[in-house]
Amino acid sequence: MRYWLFKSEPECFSFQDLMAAPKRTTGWDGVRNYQARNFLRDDIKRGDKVLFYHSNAAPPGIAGIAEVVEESHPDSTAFDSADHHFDPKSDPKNPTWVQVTITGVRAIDPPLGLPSLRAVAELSGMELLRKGSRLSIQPVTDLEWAVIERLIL
DNA sequence: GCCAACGTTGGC
DNA sequence: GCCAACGTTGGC
Repeated sequence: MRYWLFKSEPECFSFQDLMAAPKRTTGWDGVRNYQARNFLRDDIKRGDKVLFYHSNAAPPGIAGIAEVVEESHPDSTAFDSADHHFDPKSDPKNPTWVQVTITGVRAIDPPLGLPSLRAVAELSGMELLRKGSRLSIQPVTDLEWAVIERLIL
């Protein structure tokens, strides 16, 4: 079992939206970055745990814990010309973009804010905290996860 | 709203 | 293959 961090702008889709969704579940679609896609396609497995991060929020931070319930499958929004994430270059017979399905486990309220994360020496290597980091799907190490679990007790 | 950092595109 | 221009991300 591995750990991950997924970013979402709460204005677009918040952790609370996930908890309010049918079966507390959503397809993590709309990812249009190859590095993030490769994690979704190749590495993220059923049962993996996810930190749900709110970007472009005040303050930005980790707002909940989720879990992967379905592994990689085609991202249908890429085939829908009316969808904001439509990609005419993605062939339905050989999809470029994939999604996984996650379910909400529990909220972190108030969220664990960026300043709190930056204050912890053991987290200084986190991809999230790297200057200029934009990757929307990130691996989280066992140690980082353990430290964060301790912070939200 | 600002702007630095980043990924993608396309001309050459 | 190079790289400038562009659009996007995301903290502040």
